Amino acid sequence: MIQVTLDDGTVNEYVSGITAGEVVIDANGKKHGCVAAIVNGEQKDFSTQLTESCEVSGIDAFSDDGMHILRHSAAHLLAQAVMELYPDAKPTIGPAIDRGFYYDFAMEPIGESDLKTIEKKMNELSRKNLQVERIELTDEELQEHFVNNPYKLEIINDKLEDGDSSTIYKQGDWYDLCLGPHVPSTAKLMAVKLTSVSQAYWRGDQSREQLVRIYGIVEPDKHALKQTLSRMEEAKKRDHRKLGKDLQLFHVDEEVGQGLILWTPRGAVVRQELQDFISYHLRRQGYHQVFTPNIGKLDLYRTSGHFPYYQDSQYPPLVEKDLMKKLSDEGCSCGELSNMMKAGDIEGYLLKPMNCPHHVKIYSSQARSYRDLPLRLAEFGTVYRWEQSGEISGLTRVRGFTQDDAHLFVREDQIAEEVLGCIELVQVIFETLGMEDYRVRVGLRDPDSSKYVGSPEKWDAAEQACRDAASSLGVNWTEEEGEAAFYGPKIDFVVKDVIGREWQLGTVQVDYNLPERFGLEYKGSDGNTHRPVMIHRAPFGSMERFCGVLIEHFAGKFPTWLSPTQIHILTISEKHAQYANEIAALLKDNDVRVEIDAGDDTIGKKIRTHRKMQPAYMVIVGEGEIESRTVSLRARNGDQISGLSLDDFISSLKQEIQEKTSVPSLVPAKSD
RNA sequence: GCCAACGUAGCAUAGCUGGUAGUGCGUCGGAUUUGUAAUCCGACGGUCGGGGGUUCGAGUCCCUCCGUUGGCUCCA
Repeated sequence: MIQVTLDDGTVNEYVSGITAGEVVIDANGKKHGCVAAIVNGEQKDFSTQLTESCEVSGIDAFSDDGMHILRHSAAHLLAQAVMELYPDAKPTIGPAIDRGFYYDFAMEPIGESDLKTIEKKMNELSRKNLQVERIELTDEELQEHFVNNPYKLEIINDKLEDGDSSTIYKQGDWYDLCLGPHVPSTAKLMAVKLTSVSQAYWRGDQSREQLVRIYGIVEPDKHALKQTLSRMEEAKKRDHRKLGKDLQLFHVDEEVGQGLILWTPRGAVVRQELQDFISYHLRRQGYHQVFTPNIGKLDLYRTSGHFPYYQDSQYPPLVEKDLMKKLSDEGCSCGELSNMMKAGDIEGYLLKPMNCPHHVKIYSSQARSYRDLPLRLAEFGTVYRWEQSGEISGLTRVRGFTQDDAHLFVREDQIAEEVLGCIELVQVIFETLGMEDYRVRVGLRDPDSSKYVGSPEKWDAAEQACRDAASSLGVNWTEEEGEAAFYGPKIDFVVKDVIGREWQLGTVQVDYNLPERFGLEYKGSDGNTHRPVMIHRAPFGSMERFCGVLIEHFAGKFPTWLSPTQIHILTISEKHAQYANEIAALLKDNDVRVEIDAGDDTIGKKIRTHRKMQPAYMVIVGEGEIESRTVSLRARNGDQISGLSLDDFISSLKQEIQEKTSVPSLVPAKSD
């Protein structure tokens, strides 16, 4: 007999050899909803035999660990189904991922339409209730089992070196190399859905074989699957690319260029309001606004190191036309031209890929003393980067974007405080926008790497400054080794939007490198010359990206202060146009963005039409309103109040805009 | 950049195995003058992403380029 301690603390006696699964059933009943067990802190299959006294608890399918196991097992089921349908395919790897699972196969390309067939097969295999068996093999046996699959053999060979145990999991006739644990039976995998098919490289290496990757999601039951699918639908409705079109916020035109955003009037309002808001806080924090041009000489970027290092992701340099003609007359080839540029033999201009060199030059345009520091130079600077064509998407990955950029030139003893200031700015803006769920990642150097510039002491101090800043704010933060830039540690901001998706926005980076490269100096209080440290910060990344995130966060229903049009005035009939115009004029005088519809549609039709543009409020006026000099106000959710006096309306609206209330609230919620 | 799928009027879509384009919304015109999620009638609008090919004939098949989407890789 053995003693088994359950997770509620009770101790039961069982015969030796009982399985973990049997214990879980005994403890939680048959409908336990678990997919595996934890034995003495380790995840184990239900089939694991217990021969010594131990602690056992079940892993609930809905828990993080449970979902991981479920996903991993679903990947196996997917592979089994694919192998039945495409016997020539060779399975490679199939892990669980955050939102589901995938499996990579070496096989002829398939299309989305094939997914349904595979899914059907998976359902069929699931219904067969195949037991999932764990089998331990010797290394030789393992090699034999996968003799026809070079990918698995490669993994096995790597594994053997690591000395991992050699196990396979078998369900029906099919088996796969895996450490487990897995669900006890394919019956646990009845709620699966294949979502997409795409391509991946073997081991993520572009130079190696292309594989077919099939993605899917799985849930513990059909109900949960339905919920997840509807959440995905919701996310799709919020897609800023779709809303950007529907709400006429921005446009990308093939003839202008991929990834180059045209901000249309309504979107420009959102961007401008946001920029004004950020600028206001920058001024309060002692930043100085600067403007710099969109291009700079190549040599500038040679000095900064960016031109040679990031050459592949820059627009090609501009060469002066006389020089170009001369080189062309001499029969200079493109390759030669490129080499001469690299070597610095000819000069040209670069569309600026970042703002720092220009700001550095503003710093060094004057002699600086310690009294000048910190010097904070801010610019909404537009930069251009040659992103890979396949990466470009909506507002989040573009080739021209405007950073909410600033560079702080500081003394070493000021680093901590200035980093803190950067984070405070982010905090106030996130709070105003109702994005209070965010976290901070502190990127530290990899202690085993030698790629970093600057002395270890400076690094220690800078890293500590970043940690201190992060921890002083009471937000979640994590440290990540090896995530620092080569010139200094950094802090990244990651926000969670209202439907739980995370977005990486901007960063704060401490930089010892650039001041060195440009030979920046200041005169210290000791009379000696010192080198400043730079802090790069673009806490929201880019205006494009940030607006994109906001569009999705608000699902296009912007707070009143950000709404492209704040008020739409609708008349009951054309007879009321004059009153509508009067109100509009009044609102415009008060700096409110307003639109009028005094056309001959019915009021129902007008509401329907204008709803699509998501104004913060609709104002409806007819005979009654004209007589009493009031308005009827309609919120986005359909709630309404009538008889609101013009004065009250305008003053409370102004207040809401001024306070940047994150949810329009002039119309009280219906109380019934 | 790589792989797959896709690309029909401003938007959303129909068009099976090839026989020279439909529909809804929007727009415009007319009628209507309306009280909180679609009033009626009519008209305009497409060389079916660009170019090339196969064919008597291509939106539909093939090639190529451009773009979009989903991934991979990359991201100062």
